[in-house]
This record gives sequence, structure tokens and C-alpha cells, in this order.
Amino acid sequence: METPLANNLITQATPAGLQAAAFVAKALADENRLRIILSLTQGKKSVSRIVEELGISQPLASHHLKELKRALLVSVERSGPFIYYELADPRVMTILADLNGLATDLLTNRTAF
Amino acid sequence: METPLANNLITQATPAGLQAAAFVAKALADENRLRIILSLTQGKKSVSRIVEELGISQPLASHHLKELKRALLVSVERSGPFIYYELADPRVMTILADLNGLATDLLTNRTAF
DNA sequence: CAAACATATAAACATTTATTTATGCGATAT
DNA sequence: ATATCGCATAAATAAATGTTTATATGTTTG
Repeated sequence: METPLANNLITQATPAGLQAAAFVAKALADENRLRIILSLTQGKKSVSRIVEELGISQPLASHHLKELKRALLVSVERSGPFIYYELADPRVMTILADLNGLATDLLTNRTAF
Repeated sequence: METPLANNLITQATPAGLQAAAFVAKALADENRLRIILSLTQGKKSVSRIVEELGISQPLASHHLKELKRALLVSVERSGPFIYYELADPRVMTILADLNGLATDLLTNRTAF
């Protein structure tokens, strides 16, 4: 008996799982945080590096990094005066890619404005 | 020359794409909306059906459906007095599944509380 | 037309969230 | 020890968001 791919994965979603999923989605629901994640796709980076790459203020970067850390999407590591952030799980990349792909298509194929 | 899967998809993310992705992520950043999406995984459903399945108030359901529609994640169709909502794209399911999988793992493998 | 039902909308409210400006704190070097 | 650099935190503010209660709109049926 054949079942669609996503259905299997999805039907076993528990209430706690959905809550967790919403929590992670919230962490992804900000353009600056997505830009940070995209930047971290290239590897571990210091806060100052992120700040200059994104062109946002240092406290703002710190705040968003804190949110990403809170959602366990990034891990932190201190080295001397620098603090390095990196993606905690490679799946974050694929989710961002999927999100980007879907969003782009949806907005493109839009019929009415 | 070999490149990781997600990297290819992700590095071509444009500013507009990221903005769109954040917009879609916002639509996913609510537990009730994820529950609605999960419910719509089973197919087209009326508002009243969703209301009784999720156990939330009718205006609240309407509000969240409006948000999902705004993000183009669902499509609407009227049939008599009923209004049916359905997922606009099957990829929404896989993203929810991935989100759920990642979130569950992240919270499980958590070291410190 | 009136009544009943399905859904949307409005108003009101409490929370949350993004951002800025200012300050604190740890690490390094002189 | 003090000055400097990298980063976090605090306070303040504006804007966005989730939820409830009440009301309006559209559809069907008698």
C-alpha cells in the first residue's frame, strides 16, 4: 500500500511536536535571521563578521543571534575575544532552501495583486 | 567538483527571495496555523470542520485562515454556504514535516535546560 | 420575507517582537 | 592598571500579532 511521502512524516506529528515546530518556525520568521542563517551556511562566523556582512547594528545582530540560539538553531563557541556562531544542524539549510523555493514560486505564480 | 545539495539551492537566494521566505515562515510561525495546515493535509475542508477539529473559536480560525491565504499557502473555494480551504502547494506538507522533524530532534538532543 | 446557518469582519485588548541608544562586561595588549 | 576591542545586556519605544466578544455579510430554506 503506497502512501505519499510527506504524509507519513506528517501524520505522526504530535501536539508537542507541532509546538516545537512552531517555535522553530518563529525563529525563521524574520528576514534578518534568515540572512544570518544564510551567511552561516558558509561556515562558522564571529558576530562582528556577521554585522559587517549584513550591515546591521551590533546589538541587533546580538539580539537575533540570541533568538536563533534560543531556538537551538545555532551553537556558540568562544575563541579569544571573538564569539563564533555556527549552524547547529545542516537541515536548517535545506529548510531555508525549501522555504525560499516555495515562497519564490508562490509569489511568482500569483494571479491577483 | 562536488557541492553539498542545500548549498546550491541556498546560495542563489536573492534579497527578495529571503524576504518572501521570511513572509512564508511567519505564516508558519503559529501553532494553530500549523494545526490547520496539518489538518488540511487530509484534504479540502470547510471552516466549521476545522473549527470543530481544532477546538478553537470560529473567528480565530477565520483569522488564521486569512493569514494562511495572505501568505498564499492555502486556496479558497466557496460551495453553497460553505467555504473550503485547501493547501495551495504540496511542498507546504514537506516543509511542515521537515520543520517538525528538526524541531523534535533539536529539543530531544538538548543538553542543558 | 424571515429565520437559520456558515463565515467574515470590527473593535478592543494584552503580548510579543524588532529596533535603537546607551551601558556593562570579558578578553587582550600596552 | 588602563585603554581598547568584541560582544552582551538594559531600557525605551514603536509596531505587529493572537485572542475574545460582538456584529455584519452572504446563503439556504420555509
